[in-house]
Amino acid sequence: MAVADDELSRVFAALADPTRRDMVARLAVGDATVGELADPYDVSIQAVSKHIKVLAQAGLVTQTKVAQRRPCHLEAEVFDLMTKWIERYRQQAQARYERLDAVLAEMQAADHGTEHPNPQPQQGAAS
Amino acid sequence: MAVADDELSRVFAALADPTRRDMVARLAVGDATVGELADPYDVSIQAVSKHIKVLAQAGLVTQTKVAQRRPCHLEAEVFDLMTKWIERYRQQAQARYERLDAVLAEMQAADHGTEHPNPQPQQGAAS
DNA sequence: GCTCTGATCAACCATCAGGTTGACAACTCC
DNA sequence: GGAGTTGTCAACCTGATGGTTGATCAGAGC
Repeated sequence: MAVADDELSRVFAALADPTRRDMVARLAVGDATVGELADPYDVSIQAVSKHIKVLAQAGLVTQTKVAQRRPCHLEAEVFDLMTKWIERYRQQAQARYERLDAVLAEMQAADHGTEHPNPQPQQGAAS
Repeated sequence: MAVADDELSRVFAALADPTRRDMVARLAVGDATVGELADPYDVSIQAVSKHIKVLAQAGLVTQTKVAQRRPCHLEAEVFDLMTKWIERYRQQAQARYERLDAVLAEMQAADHGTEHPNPQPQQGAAS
C-alpha cells in the first residue's frame, strides 16, 4: 500500500512516536550510544535499536561505528524539510483568511447598499 | 500501548500519511466538503471520512454542518505546536555544533603546543 | 411522504508498527 | 583463544491503521 513512501512521510512518522521524539531531544543535547539512549526507558535494547533505525531511515539520525559502539548523531537539517512544508500551508491558509476577511468586509459594505437576501458562502472557490 | 497519546503525536501521525498531507494542502486553498476532498482519490468516501476524522482528532481540521454537508476547515494554529517543537531542538542542536566547533578549534590550538596522541572525541559530554 | 444525496457508523480484512525473546556478529580485554 | 560487552537480525505476538462493503442517519427536493 506504499505507506510512508516519501521522506516527508518517514520524518513525520518517525516523530509521531513520543519515545522517538524523546530520543531526538536527548540527541539534541549530544551524541549518544544505543545503550545510553536505551537507559531511560524500560524497553529492551532491541526495541530502542529499532527506534533508531526508524529515525535513521527518516534521515534524522546517523550512526557511526566506534569499536562495538554505534554513537548516534542528530541530523538537524531534515527538520527544515518539515518546517518548509508546514510554513507553506500555514502561510497559504493565513493568506486565505486575510482574503476571506477582505471579502466579508466587502460583502458587509455591499449589503448596506443592495440588501441581497442570499449571500453565497463561497467555499473552495478561492483557487 | 498508548500510541499517539498526546496532541503532538497525533499531529505528527496525522501528517505522516501522504493522502492526509494532500488533503491539508487542498484545505489550505479553501474549505471543502468530504465529497470534494474525496474526489481526487480513488478510495471510498468512507476512507476519506476516516482520514478527516484523524485530522480532526489532531486538531488540524474542524468540521461544520451545512445541511447534509460537512465542510472541512483547516486550523493552521496547530502547526505552531509542531514548529515550536522542531525549532527547539533544531536550535539546541545548532548551538551544540557551534560549541563543538569551538572545542575542536581549541583542541587544535592546544595540539600545536602539547601534541597528545589520543584526542577524546567527547560525546554526550555537552550537557 | 418518498426518494436522492452526503456523510458517518459498524463490521470485517490485510498490513504495519512496536514490543518481546533468542541467536549471532563484532569488538575489547584478560 | 575465550569471556564479556554492544548492538543488530530474525521470528513471533498483539494492537493500530487503512482499506473495503453494507447499513443508517439527516436534509433537500420533488
